[in-house]
Amino acid sequence: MKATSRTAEPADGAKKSQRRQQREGEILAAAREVFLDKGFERASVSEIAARVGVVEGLVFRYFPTKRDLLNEVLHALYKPLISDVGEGFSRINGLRGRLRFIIWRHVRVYTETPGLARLVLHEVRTGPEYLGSVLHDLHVQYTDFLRQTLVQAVADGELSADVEFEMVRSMVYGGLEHMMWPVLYGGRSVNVDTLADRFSSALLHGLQLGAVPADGVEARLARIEALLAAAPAAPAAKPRPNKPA
Amino acid sequence: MKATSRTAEPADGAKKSQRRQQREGEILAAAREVFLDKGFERASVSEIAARVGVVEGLVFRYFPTKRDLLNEVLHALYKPLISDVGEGFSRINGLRGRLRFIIWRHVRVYTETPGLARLVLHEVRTGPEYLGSVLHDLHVQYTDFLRQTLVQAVADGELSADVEFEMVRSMVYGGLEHMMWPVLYGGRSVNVDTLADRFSSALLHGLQLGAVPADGVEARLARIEALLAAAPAAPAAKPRPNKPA
Amino acid sequence: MKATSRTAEPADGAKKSQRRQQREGEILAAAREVFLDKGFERASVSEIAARVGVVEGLVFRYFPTKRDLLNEVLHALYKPLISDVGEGFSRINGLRGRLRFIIWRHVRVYTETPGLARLVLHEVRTGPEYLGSVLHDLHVQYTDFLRQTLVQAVADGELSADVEFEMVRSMVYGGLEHMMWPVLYGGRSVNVDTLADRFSSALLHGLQLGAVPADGVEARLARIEALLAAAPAAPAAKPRPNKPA
Amino acid sequence: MKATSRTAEPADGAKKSQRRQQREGEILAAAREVFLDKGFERASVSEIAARVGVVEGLVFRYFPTKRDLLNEVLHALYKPLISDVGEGFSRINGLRGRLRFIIWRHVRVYTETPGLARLVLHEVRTGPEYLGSVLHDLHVQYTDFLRQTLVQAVADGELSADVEFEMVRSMVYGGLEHMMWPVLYGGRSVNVDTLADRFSSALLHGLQLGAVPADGVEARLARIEALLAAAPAAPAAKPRPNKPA
DNA sequence: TATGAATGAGTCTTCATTCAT
DNA sequence: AATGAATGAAGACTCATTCAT
Repeated sequence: MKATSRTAEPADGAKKSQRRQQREGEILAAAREVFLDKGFERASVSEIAARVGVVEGLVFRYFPTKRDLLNEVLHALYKPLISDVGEGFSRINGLRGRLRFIIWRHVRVYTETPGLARLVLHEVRTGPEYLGSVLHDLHVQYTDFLRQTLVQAVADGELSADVEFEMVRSMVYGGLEHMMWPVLYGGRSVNVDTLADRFSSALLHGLQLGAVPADGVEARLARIEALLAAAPAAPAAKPRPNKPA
Repeated sequence: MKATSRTAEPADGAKKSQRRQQREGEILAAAREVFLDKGFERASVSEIAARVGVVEGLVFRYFPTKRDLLNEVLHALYKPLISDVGEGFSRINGLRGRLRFIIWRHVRVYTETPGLARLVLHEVRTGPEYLGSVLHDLHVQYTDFLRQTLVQAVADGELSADVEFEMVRSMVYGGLEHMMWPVLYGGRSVNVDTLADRFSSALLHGLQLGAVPADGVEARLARIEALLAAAPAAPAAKPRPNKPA
Repeated sequence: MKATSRTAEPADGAKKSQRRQQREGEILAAAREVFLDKGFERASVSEIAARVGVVEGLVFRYFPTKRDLLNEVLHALYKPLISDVGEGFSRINGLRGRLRFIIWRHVRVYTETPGLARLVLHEVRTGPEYLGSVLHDLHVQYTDFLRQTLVQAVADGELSADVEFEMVRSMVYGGLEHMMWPVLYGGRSVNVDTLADRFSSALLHGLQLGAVPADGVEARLARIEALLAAAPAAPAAKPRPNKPA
Repeated sequence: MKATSRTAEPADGAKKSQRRQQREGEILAAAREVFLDKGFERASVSEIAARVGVVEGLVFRYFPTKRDLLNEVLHALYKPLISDVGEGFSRINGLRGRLRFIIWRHVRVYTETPGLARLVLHEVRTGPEYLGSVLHDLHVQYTDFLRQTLVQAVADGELSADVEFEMVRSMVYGGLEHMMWPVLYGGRSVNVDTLADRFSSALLHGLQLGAVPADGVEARLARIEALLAAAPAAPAAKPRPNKPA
């Protein structure tokens, strides 16, 4: 373990004078505003600097590149988001609850920081350098909770093993993204809870959730048919258990 | 060739001189290439003009603004697409077939003209002026076939009446968009048919296709149970073995 | 063949409107001044533009790059120089005369356009891209007259065949450069004719000019020794042929 | 000489504190590396400071200006070079040997510290303030050994009195500089010894080395002729015709 | 209808140097 | 003696758009 003393300043942050740290924060804050407002390309370093009240060049003393600045901004936005989702993930159990939570939390991103969504969706993931970048890593971390949710649901028998994770992920994040377009670009607003309910419900039904996976059914059928074939007559059959919606 | 009139000369002020129309077409064609290749911001009017072989200024005589030029380009791209989907829609009947076709055709857009997808998804729909614009109208037309498909399926009893169109639309277009990301920006390629199959199948199961999940299975069960009900006596059936996780 | 008419303007120059050509000339002239005055790095495009009285961007419409502009400037300076030396070279015959002329002409470059010398010597030949560039070609053309001079002198028997061209070239151009340093950077002036005389004379003596090349001496020795070995008494030795100079 | 005492410690306010001197050395060393690597303009103070491990501002406490720093660096490079050449000069006697040594040592500068050559030739001597500067003095000291060599050779009768020092100096240093271009900027390499041999030899023949071109040949001739003169029947040998200067 | 020269505000980035602490 | 934050001017290059001809 590398941490020698816990009480002292962390090895990394110790170097940054208070002043520097403050400026860094100011620049980061200004950059966040501008980036979220205008996107990457249309944002200009000069505007960011002006917002902080410093000269343009100083920004480059803190962040060597406009792109680096963007990365830091996104990093700072992603981190609490990830830990937030992670916290909810470990608090909640069960496929239904977790799915609903992930969706609900994601929708909140759109409503609370629509700029972040715009930025990530349309300027960051666009570059050819995105795959393999730090941001990509963060995004993977963010979406990984969905994967874990599915995996565990399969393990718990809540879900059939042949569920295709990639497709579900696309349906969740792509579908939500699409649903949030009017929010992002049309100034529309949504009811987060309602939307999360409807969306997760719709999704679950698509996941063949329930006690009736295809192979189980076939097995039952086979058994029953075999039984029937053997037995001359059958008494009252219980009503077939419908899946709970 | 410099010759101004080929057959008739529409005087001067009439509609569009033949010459003008031709030029317009040339510029549009060049603009399409450049826009699809580089996107909106990184495309430059000078390159478009150079491709046509005219000077920059002339482009602005035909299209008052770079953005206007883009709009025309997209218009010209959308139109055949829409009529193509429309044609398939009227040729095919039934929820399953139509859905599969719409998805399949949409995936083909991504694989055949990825530039169009990039452009529409990340540079056009981004502007605040998008909603209510001509482009938006076109997009609505394009996706309306999905709505019609669902409506008719409901009318035909193929689909429960409480299906939420917006949600399905988002899952289709948003989900596909998300799935195609690696194609657009990662250089990956996909098998169009396989993807269309898997996606539409996954979607259908999520649509609560009546009460009949795996086709025919429930029907078989019902039949069997009816059979059993008719039969005199049946021995104890072991509780169904739950699926192996 | 692409040339349709010969009487019309030359294919290349025809495209440039009179106005454009004039501007190009103005920019080139301003650039020459600034480059010769400050060198490449310390020259700024904005100053060149200001001298012409246009905006900075316009310069880039004429010359895509600062470096391109420099190249054109040097090209324009080199061309008359080369043809001038070429003219003298074909007018003058004989090693001594040609050498003297080449040196004399070169010294005049330093005295008449010292900026050119500075530029070429210290900013152009410096870049790693110089070798193989157009400028390098021009420079090779320029110095090639010296090579031709030596080659022909060897052919004419004026010069021993083992003269090392590269070394002579370095001594001429490098030596002159060094001698002209006080002119370039110290504001000193020189008498072109005197210097050319002294330098070429010094150089000639270093070229083992004359009728007494080493092998001639060896030949004499050999002859004499053979004579001595053979004859007890030696008759009259023919007078050795003196060199023509 | 500025260093007065080494042993004593001049308290605090006196000369330079030990600490200060050490720092100065560190900065100089770092500056040398950077300057030799990148040249003057492209070197940045921040890089130098970073190499030392101090902040930029501190460099300016020791050297008021980037240019001053360069001067000190060159000073430190020249001094050992000069004493090295001086040592060789006093060890070796005779025109031929000394010339060869000076040339050989100079070529080694190009091959061993090409950065120094680039720096001096193309960034230092370029400025208008060069002549009369400290660096110029150093350079004069460096090249003065060549002058002394010639002077003494004249005094010793090895060389005709009308040799022009400036011209020889230019031919040596300018010629070598020119020959070393491919080494400095083309990545070529040379054999130091061979080049020194060839160059000094070529130079000597240009220096009218008395009447004795190829060594020993004339001596052999003289001996033979004397022999012949002693022989029984030998006709009158004309005195050998000296080469016309 | 077309030319094409010209604009002017903009882009990110670099760096020697200063100064309060 | 040293820090390190801040400056300010400059750097090359881009581009949508205008306008006189």
